[in-house]
Amino acid sequence: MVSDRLPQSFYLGEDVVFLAKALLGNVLVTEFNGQRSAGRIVETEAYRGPDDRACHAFNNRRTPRTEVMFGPGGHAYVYLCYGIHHLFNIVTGPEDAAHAVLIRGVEPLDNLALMLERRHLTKPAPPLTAGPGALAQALGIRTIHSGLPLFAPESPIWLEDRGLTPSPESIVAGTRVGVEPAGACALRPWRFSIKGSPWVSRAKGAPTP
DNA sequence: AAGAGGATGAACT
DNA sequence: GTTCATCCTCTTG
Repeated sequence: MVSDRLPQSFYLGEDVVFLAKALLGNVLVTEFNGQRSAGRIVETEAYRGPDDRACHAFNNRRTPRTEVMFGPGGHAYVYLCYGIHHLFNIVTGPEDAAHAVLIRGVEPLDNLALMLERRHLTKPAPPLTAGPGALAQALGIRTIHSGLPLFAPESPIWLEDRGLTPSPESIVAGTRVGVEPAGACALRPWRFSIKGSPWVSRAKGAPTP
């Protein structure tokens, strides 16, 4: 079966919280220099530009870095955190909405060997792809990929629906990680994961079931 | 022109 | 549980 790339229309919905849930179970694929690797999305977080203090585009603040979030949905927003980690987000919503979904955890599917090599690890355990910085490194995603259209046929990064979408009752909602200073916004249950998956991040402050 | 700090992860005690 | 690596971006002078 040939899996097609998710079309741009998938990303254009106004409700970024809904889309963060809808992204669970879809497969994130990268192919650089003919080398493909992929993982199933098991953890996401929604960031809503205009009214979310935790979002880089809060209050519709435009900077060169956040400009891509103000474009139409379906583009990559990759940001360097702590000078080390490349965090992969998917821009959602219509133009000027400034919403994005952070991918926080994936279950490795294709080309484990390449992912292990990129992470300098030897066995497929959660440290490989559980956590936003970890999965970006495993899939070879870096800040230079920010702005890529995920729906375009020639893009080296895209999403596929391989029929692995979780049932609604197996989706867990929680508070987001690392957004303490955002005050009341930190209480919003905008972090979503697939219940029981070992590939969900164990970040500080995250619920541990 | 300069400095603080960040949507983290790994290696420590 | 704590510490710290490490660099880009944004704010301030």
